[in-house]
Amino acid sequence: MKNNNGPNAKTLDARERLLETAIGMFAQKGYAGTSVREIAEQAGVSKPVLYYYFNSKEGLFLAILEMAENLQKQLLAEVLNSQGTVMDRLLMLYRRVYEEVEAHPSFYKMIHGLIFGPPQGAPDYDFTRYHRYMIDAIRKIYNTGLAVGEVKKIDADDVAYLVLSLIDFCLHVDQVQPQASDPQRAERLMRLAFQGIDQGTEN
Amino acid sequence: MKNNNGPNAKTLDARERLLETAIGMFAQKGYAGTSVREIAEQAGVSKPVLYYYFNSKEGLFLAILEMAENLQKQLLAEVLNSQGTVMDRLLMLYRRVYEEVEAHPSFYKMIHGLIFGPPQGAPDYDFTRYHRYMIDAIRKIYNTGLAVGEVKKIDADDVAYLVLSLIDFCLHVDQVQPQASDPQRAERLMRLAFQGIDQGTEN
DNA sequence: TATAATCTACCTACCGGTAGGTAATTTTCT
DNA sequence: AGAAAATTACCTACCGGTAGGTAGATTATA
Repeated sequence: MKNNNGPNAKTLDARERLLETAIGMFAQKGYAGTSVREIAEQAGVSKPVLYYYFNSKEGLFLAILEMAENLQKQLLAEVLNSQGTVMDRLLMLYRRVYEEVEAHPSFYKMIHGLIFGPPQGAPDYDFTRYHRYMIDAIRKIYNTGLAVGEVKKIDADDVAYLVLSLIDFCLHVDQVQPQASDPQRAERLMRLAFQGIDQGTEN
Repeated sequence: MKNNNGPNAKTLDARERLLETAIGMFAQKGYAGTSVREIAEQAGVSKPVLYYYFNSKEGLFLAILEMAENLQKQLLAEVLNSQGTVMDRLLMLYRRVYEEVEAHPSFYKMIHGLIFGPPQGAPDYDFTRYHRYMIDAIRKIYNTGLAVGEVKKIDADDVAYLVLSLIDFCLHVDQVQPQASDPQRAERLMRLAFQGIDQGTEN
Protein backbone atom coordinates (compact mmCIF):
# COMPACT_ATOMS: atom_id res chain seq x y z
CA MET A 1 0.00 0.00 0.00
CA LYS A 2 1.21 3.48 0.85
CA ASN A 3 2.86 5.31 -2.00
CA ASN A 4 4.86 2.30 -3.12
CA ASN A 5 4.52 0.06 -6.09
CA GLY A 6 5.04 -3.67 -6.47
CA PRO A 7 6.37 -6.19 -3.98
CA ASN A 8 9.08 -5.51 -1.40
CA ALA A 9 8.37 -1.86 -2.00
CA LYS A 10 9.03 -1.01 1.59
CA THR A 11 12.26 -2.96 1.42
CA LEU A 12 13.64 -0.67 -1.23
CA ASP A 13 12.43 2.35 0.62
CA ALA A 14 14.89 2.44 3.46
CA ARG A 15 17.83 1.54 1.26
CA GLU A 16 17.07 4.16 -1.35
CA ARG A 17 16.32 6.75 1.24
CA LEU A 18 19.70 6.09 2.81
CA LEU A 19 21.41 6.40 -0.56
CA GLU A 20 19.72 9.65 -1.40
CA THR A 21 20.30 11.14 2.02
CA ALA A 22 23.95 10.08 2.01
CA ILE A 23 24.51 11.65 -1.41
CA GLY A 24 23.09 14.91 -0.14
CA MET A 25 25.17 14.95 3.01
CA PHE A 26 28.41 13.80 1.42
CA ALA A 27 27.91 16.53 -1.17
CA GLN A 28 27.40 19.19 1.45
CA LYS A 29 29.85 18.19 4.13
CA GLY A 30 32.18 15.65 2.60
CA TYR A 31 32.90 12.10 3.65
CA ALA A 32 34.74 12.82 6.86
CA GLY A 33 32.37 15.63 7.75
CA THR A 34 29.32 13.40 7.64
CA SER A 35 28.53 10.88 10.38
CA VAL A 36 26.53 7.72 9.87
CA ARG A 37 24.33 8.84 12.72
CA GLU A 38 23.30 11.94 10.79
CA ILE A 39 22.65 9.97 7.63
CA ALA A 40 20.49 7.41 9.39
CA GLU A 41 18.65 10.03 11.37
CA GLN A 42 17.86 12.18 8.36
CA ALA A 43 16.82 9.13 6.37
CA GLY A 44 14.41 8.25 9.16
CA VAL A 45 15.92 4.89 10.02
CA SER A 46 18.10 3.58 12.79
CA LYS A 47 21.82 3.31 12.43
CA PRO A 48 22.03 -0.48 12.17
CA VAL A 49 19.73 -0.36 9.16
CA LEU A 50 22.52 1.44 7.35
CA TYR A 51 24.92 -1.33 8.33
CA TYR A 52 22.34 -3.91 7.37
CA TYR A 53 22.25 -2.66 3.78
CA PHE A 54 25.78 -1.38 3.27
CA ASN A 55 27.96 -3.10 5.90
CA SER A 56 29.89 0.07 6.61
CA LYS A 57 30.19 3.76 5.93
CA GLU A 58 32.68 2.86 3.22
CA GLY A 59 30.24 0.37 1.71
CA LEU A 60 27.57 3.03 1.44
CA PHE A 61 30.09 5.38 -0.08
CA LEU A 62 31.25 2.86 -2.66
CA ALA A 63 27.68 1.94 -3.56
CA ILE A 64 27.11 5.58 -4.48
CA LEU A 65 30.28 5.73 -6.56
CA GLU A 66 29.25 2.65 -8.47
CA MET A 67 25.95 4.29 -9.35
CA ALA A 68 27.81 7.36 -10.54
CA GLU A 69 30.15 5.43 -12.76
CA ASN A 70 27.32 3.52 -14.38
CA LEU A 71 25.44 6.74 -14.97
CA GLN A 72 28.43 8.31 -16.65
CA LYS A 73 29.12 5.29 -18.84
CA GLN A 74 25.54 5.23 -19.98
CA LEU A 75 25.56 8.93 -20.76
CA LEU A 76 28.78 8.74 -22.76
CA ALA A 77 27.61 5.70 -24.71
CA GLU A 78 24.49 7.62 -25.63
CA VAL A 79 26.45 10.64 -26.80
CA LEU A 80 28.95 8.55 -28.77
CA ASN A 81 26.04 7.01 -30.65
CA SER A 82 24.92 10.41 -31.86
CA GLN A 83 25.40 11.88 -35.33
CA GLY A 84 26.32 15.35 -36.49
CA THR A 85 29.28 17.71 -36.67
CA VAL A 86 31.99 17.67 -34.03
CA MET A 87 30.62 20.89 -32.62
CA ASP A 88 27.07 19.51 -32.50
CA ARG A 89 28.14 16.37 -30.74
CA LEU A 90 30.32 18.15 -28.21
CA LEU A 91 27.50 20.53 -27.45
CA MET A 92 25.23 17.54 -27.05
CA LEU A 93 27.74 16.02 -24.65
CA TYR A 94 27.71 19.19 -22.59
CA ARG A 95 23.94 19.47 -22.65
CA ARG A 96 23.43 15.88 -21.57
CA VAL A 97 25.86 16.33 -18.70
CA TYR A 98 24.18 19.60 -17.82
CA GLU A 99 20.76 17.96 -17.77
CA GLU A 100 22.03 15.23 -15.51
CA VAL A 101 23.64 17.73 -13.19
CA GLU A 102 20.42 19.74 -13.02
CA ALA A 103 18.41 16.59 -12.32
CA HIS A 104 20.72 15.32 -9.59
CA PRO A 105 22.63 18.31 -8.24
CA SER A 106 23.77 16.67 -5.02
CA PHE A 107 24.99 13.63 -6.87
CA TYR A 108 27.12 15.77 -9.13
CA LYS A 109 28.32 17.94 -6.30
CA MET A 110 29.47 14.93 -4.33
CA ILE A 111 31.42 13.43 -7.23
CA HIS A 112 32.79 16.82 -8.14
CA GLY A 113 34.02 17.33 -4.60
CA LEU A 114 35.68 13.96 -4.60
CA ILE A 115 37.42 14.52 -7.90
CA PHE A 116 38.71 17.94 -6.98
CA GLY A 117 38.82 17.88 -3.22
CA PRO A 118 41.08 16.14 -0.75
CA PRO A 119 40.56 12.48 0.17
CA GLN A 120 39.13 13.04 3.61
CA GLY A 121 39.62 9.59 4.97
CA ALA A 122 37.36 8.25 2.26
CA PRO A 123 38.18 4.82 0.84
CA ASP A 124 40.74 4.75 -1.92
CA TYR A 125 39.16 5.17 -5.30
CA ASP A 126 40.60 6.33 -8.58
CA PHE A 127 38.49 9.37 -9.39
CA THR A 128 40.60 10.26 -12.39
CA ARG A 129 38.64 7.62 -14.31
CA TYR A 130 35.77 10.07 -14.66
CA HIS A 131 38.09 12.41 -16.48
CA ARG A 132 39.65 9.67 -18.55
CA TYR A 133 36.24 8.55 -19.79
CA MET A 134 35.39 12.10 -20.75
CA ILE A 135 38.73 12.71 -22.45
CA ASP A 136 38.36 9.48 -24.41
CA ALA A 137 34.87 10.38 -25.53
CA ILE A 138 35.84 13.88 -26.66
CA ARG A 139 38.88 12.52 -28.47
CA LYS A 140 36.73 10.01 -30.33
CA ILE A 141 34.29 12.70 -31.39
CA TYR A 142 37.14 14.90 -32.55
CA ASN A 143 38.79 12.07 -34.46
CA THR A 144 35.68 11.18 -36.44
CA GLY A 145 35.43 14.85 -37.40
CA LEU A 146 39.09 14.81 -38.38
CA ALA A 147 38.54 11.78 -40.63
CA VAL A 148 36.02 13.69 -42.74
CA GLY A 149 38.17 16.83 -42.82
CA GLU A 150 35.77 18.79 -40.71
CA VAL A 151 38.35 20.10 -38.25
CA LYS A 152 42.00 21.07 -38.30
CA LYS A 153 44.61 18.48 -37.48
CA ILE A 154 45.64 19.24 -33.94
CA ASP A 155 46.78 17.03 -31.09
CA ALA A 156 43.56 15.23 -30.15
CA ASP A 157 44.48 15.25 -26.49
CA ASP A 158 44.92 19.00 -26.50
CA VAL A 159 41.49 19.42 -28.03
CA ALA A 160 39.99 17.07 -25.48
CA TYR A 161 41.63 18.86 -22.58
CA LEU A 162 40.53 22.25 -23.83
CA VAL A 163 36.92 21.16 -24.27
CA LEU A 164 36.77 19.30 -20.99
CA SER A 165 38.32 22.19 -19.12
CA LEU A 166 35.64 24.60 -20.16
CA ILE A 167 32.83 22.12 -19.59
CA ASP A 168 34.07 21.38 -16.09
CA PHE A 169 34.63 25.02 -15.33
CA CYS A 170 31.18 26.10 -16.46
CA LEU A 171 29.51 23.37 -14.47
CA HIS A 172 31.59 24.31 -11.48
CA VAL A 173 30.68 27.98 -11.68
CA ASP A 174 27.01 27.16 -12.13
CA GLN A 175 27.19 25.21 -8.95
CA VAL A 176 29.25 27.29 -6.55
CA GLN A 177 28.21 30.71 -7.86
CA PRO A 178 24.58 30.29 -8.88
CA GLN A 179 24.24 34.05 -9.11
CA ALA A 180 26.94 34.07 -11.82
CA SER A 181 25.34 31.06 -13.48
CA ASP A 182 24.76 31.21 -17.22
CA PRO A 183 23.51 28.09 -19.02
CA GLN A 184 24.62 29.53 -22.36
CA ARG A 185 28.19 30.16 -21.30
CA ALA A 186 29.60 26.73 -22.06
CA GLU A 187 28.18 26.88 -25.56
CA ARG A 188 29.65 30.33 -26.16
CA LEU A 189 33.05 29.33 -24.83
CA MET A 190 33.05 26.24 -26.97
CA ARG A 191 32.28 28.25 -30.09
CA LEU A 192 34.97 30.70 -29.06
CA ALA A 193 37.51 27.93 -28.83
CA PHE A 194 36.25 26.44 -32.09
CA GLN A 195 36.88 29.52 -34.13
CA GLY A 196 40.46 28.39 -33.93
CA ILE A 197 39.73 24.72 -34.29
CA ASP A 198 37.24 24.65 -37.15
CA GLN A 199 38.83 24.21 -40.59
CA GLY A 200 37.22 27.28 -42.08
CA THR A 201 38.24 30.54 -40.41
CA GLU A 202 34.88 32.18 -40.76
CA ASN A 203 34.32 34.86 -38.16
CA MET B 1 70.76 29.46 18.47
CA LYS B 2 69.79 26.37 16.61
CA ASN B 3 69.07 26.88 12.92
CA ASN B 4 67.15 30.09 13.43
CA ASN B 5 67.91 33.68 12.66
CA GLY B 6 67.08 36.90 14.45
CA PRO B 7 65.16 37.49 17.65
CA ASN B 8 62.20 35.47 18.83
CA ALA B 9 63.32 32.88 16.32
CA LYS B 10 62.16 30.00 18.41
CA THR B 11 58.88 31.79 18.98
CA LEU B 12 58.18 31.79 15.29
CA ASP B 13 59.35 28.25 15.02
CA ALA B 14 56.49 26.45 16.66
CA ARG B 15 53.93 28.72 15.08
CA GLU B 16 55.34 28.42 11.60
CA ARG B 17 55.85 24.70 11.97
CA LEU B 18 52.21 24.39 12.95
CA LEU B 19 51.13 26.43 9.94
CA GLU B 20 53.20 24.41 7.53
CA THR B 21 52.16 21.09 8.99
CA ALA B 22 48.51 22.09 8.99
CA ILE B 23 48.68 23.16 5.36
CA GLY B 24 50.11 19.80 4.43
CA MET B 25 47.53 17.82 6.34
CA PHE B 26 44.54 19.91 5.30
CA ALA B 27 45.73 19.49 1.72
CA GLN B 28 45.97 15.73 2.03
CA LYS B 29 43.02 14.91 4.22
CA GLY B 30 40.81 17.96 4.27
CA TYR B 31 39.62 20.02 7.21
CA ALA B 32 37.30 17.50 8.78
CA GLY B 33 39.66 14.63 8.08
CA THR B 34 42.50 16.23 9.99
CA SER B 35 42.61 16.32 13.78
CA VAL B 36 44.39 18.92 15.84
CA ARG B 37 46.14 16.05 17.60
CA GLU B 38 47.76 14.94 14.37
CA ILE B 39 48.79 18.46 13.45
CA ALA B 40 50.40 19.12 16.81
CA GLU B 41 52.09 15.75 16.88
CA GLN B 42 53.54 16.04 13.40
CA ALA B 43 54.67 19.60 14.11
CA GLY B 44 56.48 18.29 17.16
CA VAL B 45 54.58 20.32 19.72
CA SER B 46 51.86 19.58 22.23
CA LYS B 47 48.26 20.29 21.51
CA PRO B 48 47.84 23.35 23.78
CA VAL B 49 50.62 25.09 21.86
CA LEU B 50 48.35 25.08 18.87
CA TYR B 51 45.60 26.65 20.95
CA TYR B 52 48.09 29.11 22.39
CA TYR B 53 48.88 30.50 18.93
CA PHE B 54 45.61 30.03 17.08
CA ASN B 55 42.89 29.71 19.74
CA SER B 56 41.10 26.99 17.82
CA LYS B 57 41.22 24.70 14.84
CA GLU B 58 39.20 27.30 12.97
CA GLY B 59 41.66 30.02 13.92
CA LEU B 60 44.53 28.02 12.48
CA PHE B 61 42.50 27.40 9.36
CA LEU B 62 41.62 31.05 8.86
CA ALA B 63 45.23 32.12 9.45
CA ILE B 64 46.22 29.91 6.53
CA LEU B 65 43.52 31.33 4.30
CA GLU B 66 44.64 34.85 5.06
CA MET B 67 48.17 33.96 3.97
CA ALA B 68 46.79 32.50 0.76
CA GLU B 69 44.77 35.55 -0.11
CA ASN B 70 47.72 37.88 0.45
CA LEU B 71 49.89 35.67 -1.69
CA GLN B 72 47.41 35.73 -4.53
CA LYS B 73 46.90 39.48 -4.37
CA GLN B 74 50.64 40.04 -4.50
CA LEU B 75 51.02 37.70 -7.46
CA LEU B 76 48.23 39.34 -9.44
CA ALA B 77 49.51 42.84 -8.73
CA GLU B 78 52.88 41.76 -10.05
CA VAL B 79 51.40 40.34 -13.24
CA LEU B 80 49.16 43.35 -13.83
CA ASN B 81 52.25 45.56 -13.71
CA SER B 82 53.83 43.66 -16.59
CA GLN B 83 54.10 44.76 -20.20
CA GLY B 84 53.65 42.91 -23.47
CA THR B 85 50.95 41.43 -25.65
CA VAL B 86 47.80 39.94 -24.17
CA MET B 87 49.13 36.49 -24.93
CA ASP B 88 52.47 37.22 -23.29
CA ARG B 89 50.89 38.57 -20.18
CA LEU B 90 48.41 35.74 -19.83
CA LEU B 91 51.19 33.24 -20.26
CA MET B 92 53.13 35.11 -17.61
CA LEU B 93 50.13 34.90 -15.33
CA TYR B 94 50.00 31.18 -15.83
CA ARG B 95 53.74 30.75 -15.33
CA ARG B 96 53.79 32.77 -12.14
CA VAL B 97 50.89 30.75 -10.73
CA TYR B 98 52.62 27.59 -11.87
CA GLU B 99 55.85 28.59 -10.13
CA GLU B 100 53.98 29.32 -6.95
CA VAL B 101 52.17 25.99 -7.12
CA GLU B 102 55.46 24.16 -7.68
CA ALA B 103 57.06 25.99 -4.78
CA HIS B 104 54.19 25.37 -2.35
CA PRO B 105 52.29 22.35 -3.63
CA SER B 106 50.45 21.61 -0.41
CA PHE B 107 49.37 25.19 -0.05
CA TYR B 108 47.86 25.15 -3.51
CA LYS B 109 46.35 21.74 -3.03
CA MET B 110 44.61 22.82 0.15
CA ILE B 111 43.11 25.96 -1.38
CA HIS B 112 42.18 24.05 -4.51
CA GLY B 113 40.38 21.44 -2.43
CA LEU B 114 38.50 24.13 -0.57
CA ILE B 115 37.43 25.92 -3.72
CA PHE B 116 36.25 22.79 -5.47
CA GLY B 117 35.48 20.42 -2.64
CA PRO B 118 32.68 20.31 -0.11
CA PRO B 119 32.75 22.51 3.00
CA GLN B 120 33.57 19.76 5.44
CA GLY B 121 32.58 21.49 8.60
CA ALA B 122 35.18 24.14 7.91
CA PRO B 123 34.36 27.72 8.88
CA ASP B 124 32.36 29.70 6.37
CA TYR B 125 34.58 31.47 3.90
CA ASP B 126 33.85 32.81 0.46
CA PHE B 127 36.28 30.89 -1.71
CA THR B 128 34.81 32.27 -4.91
CA ARG B 129 36.90 35.38 -4.24
CA TYR B 130 39.97 33.56 -5.57
CA HIS B 131 38.20 33.09 -8.88
CA ARG B 132 36.87 36.61 -8.94
CA TYR B 133 40.34 38.06 -8.51
CA MET B 134 41.61 35.89 -11.35
CA ILE B 135 38.70 36.75 -13.63
CA ASP B 136 39.18 40.45 -12.93
CA ALA B 137 42.88 40.26 -13.71
CA ILE B 138 42.40 38.37 -16.96
CA ARG B 139 39.67 40.76 -18.02
CA LYS B 140 41.93 43.73 -17.38
CA ILE B 141 44.71 42.20 -19.44
CA TYR B 142 42.29 41.47 -22.26
CA ASN B 143 40.82 44.95 -22.17
CA THR B 144 44.18 46.70 -22.49
CA GLY B 145 44.85 44.49 -25.52
CA LEU B 146 41.45 45.41 -26.90
CA ALA B 147 42.18 49.12 -26.54
CA VAL B 148 45.19 48.84 -28.86
CA GLY B 149 43.32 46.62 -31.33
CA GLU B 150 45.42 43.60 -30.56
CA VAL B 151 42.53 41.22 -30.05
CA LYS B 152 39.04 40.74 -31.42
CA LYS B 153 36.13 42.34 -29.63
CA ILE B 154 34.53 39.58 -27.67
CA ASP B 155 32.74 39.53 -24.34
CA ALA B 156 35.58 40.10 -21.89
CA ASP B 157 34.01 37.80 -19.36
CA ASP B 158 33.84 34.96 -21.84
CA VAL B 159 37.53 35.37 -22.61
CA ALA B 160 38.36 35.44 -18.93
CA TYR B 161 36.32 32.33 -18.21
CA LEU B 162 37.87 30.45 -21.10
CA VAL B 163 41.41 31.34 -20.07
CA LEU B 164 40.83 30.67 -16.40
CA SER B 165 39.17 27.35 -17.14
CA LEU B 166 42.16 25.99 -18.97
CA ILE B 167 44.64 27.35 -16.44
CA ASP B 168 42.72 25.76 -13.59
CA PHE B 169 42.28 22.52 -15.45
CA CYS B 170 45.95 22.17 -16.35
CA LEU B 171 47.02 22.88 -12.78
CA HIS B 172 44.49 20.39 -11.55
CA VAL B 173 45.69 17.64 -13.89
CA ASP B 174 49.30 18.31 -13.01
CA GLN B 175 48.37 17.80 -9.43
CA VAL B 176 46.06 14.80 -9.36
CA GLN B 177 47.54 12.95 -12.31
CA PRO B 178 51.26 13.68 -12.14
CA GLN B 179 51.92 10.91 -14.65
CA ALA B 180 49.78 12.81 -17.18
CA SER B 181 51.45 16.07 -16.21
CA ASP B 182 52.73 18.31 -19.00
CA PRO B 183 54.07 21.76 -18.09
CA GLN B 184 53.68 22.89 -21.70
CA ARG B 185 50.05 21.95 -21.97
CA ALA B 186 48.57 25.17 -20.62
CA GLU B 187 50.61 27.21 -23.05
CA ARG B 188 49.54 25.04 -25.99
CA LEU B 189 45.88 25.19 -24.97
CA MET B 190 46.06 28.92 -24.60
CA ARG B 191 47.53 29.33 -28.07
CA LEU B 192 44.88 26.97 -29.36
CA ALA B 193 42.16 29.13 -27.89
CA PHE B 194 43.90 32.27 -29.12
CA GLN B 195 43.85 31.27 -32.73
CA GLY B 196 40.23 32.23 -32.48
CA ILE B 197 40.76 35.24 -30.27
CA ASP B 198 43.68 36.98 -31.91
CA GLN B 199 42.73 39.60 -34.44
CA GLY B 200 44.77 38.07 -37.24
CA THR B 201 43.56 34.62 -38.28
CA GLU B 202 47.01 33.27 -39.02
CA ASN B 203 47.22 29.52 -38.69
C1' DT C 1 60.54 38.35 39.10
C1' DA C 2 57.26 38.83 35.60
C1' DT C 3 55.81 37.07 31.34
C1' DA C 4 55.86 34.25 27.32
C1' DA C 5 55.92 29.52 25.88
C1' DT C 6 55.27 25.09 26.81
C1' DC C 7 54.01 20.81 29.21
C1' DT C 8 50.95 16.77 31.43
C1' DA C 9 46.56 15.41 32.47
C1' DC C 10 42.10 15.71 31.83
C1' DC C 11 37.05 16.94 30.19
C1' DT C 12 32.73 16.19 27.51
C1' DA C 13 30.70 14.97 23.23
C1' DC C 14 30.62 12.33 19.50
C1' DC C 15 32.63 8.90 16.31
C1' DG C 16 32.04 4.18 13.57
C1' DG C 17 30.48 -0.06 14.62
C1' DT C 18 28.08 -4.00 17.21
C1' DA C 19 25.37 -7.02 20.49
C1' DG C 20 21.20 -8.81 21.00
C1' DG C 21 16.48 -8.78 20.28
C1' DT C 22 11.82 -8.68 17.63
C1' DA C 23 7.74 -8.11 14.47
C1' DA C 24 6.43 -9.52 10.13
C1' DT C 25 6.94 -11.80 6.02
C1' DT C 26 8.34 -15.74 3.17
C1' DT C 27 9.68 -20.42 2.49
C1' DT C 28 9.57 -25.24 3.58
C1' DC C 29 7.59 -29.36 5.34
C1' DT C 30 3.69 -32.43 6.25
C1' DA D 1 -3.99 -25.88 3.69
C1' DG D 2 -1.61 -25.07 7.96
C1' DA D 3 2.21 -25.39 11.13
C1' DA D 4 7.19 -24.86 11.56
C1' DA D 5 11.41 -22.89 10.17
C1' DA D 6 13.95 -19.45 8.18
C1' DT D 7 14.64 -14.90 6.47
C1' DT D 8 13.98 -9.93 6.09
C1' DA D 9 13.92 -5.57 8.05
C1' DC D 10 14.18 -3.19 11.53
C1' DC D 11 14.88 -1.62 16.75
C1' DT D 12 17.32 0.03 21.54
C1' DA D 13 21.32 0.14 23.99
C1' DC D 14 25.86 -0.01 24.20
C1' DC D 15 31.14 -0.57 23.03
C1' DG D 16 36.05 1.22 22.66
C1' DG D 17 38.13 4.99 20.84
C1' DT D 18 38.91 9.75 19.40
C1' DA D 19 37.28 14.42 18.53
C1' DG D 20 38.04 19.56 19.92
C1' DG D 21 39.13 21.97 23.80
C1' DT D 22 40.92 23.34 28.66
C1' DA D 23 43.01 23.80 33.60
C1' DG D 24 46.91 24.31 35.88
C1' DA D 25 51.66 23.34 36.66
C1' DT D 26 56.32 24.05 34.67
C1' DT D 27 60.05 25.89 32.14
C1' DA D 28 62.59 29.28 29.63
C1' DT D 29 63.42 34.29 28.68
C1' DA D 30 64.22 39.17 29.63
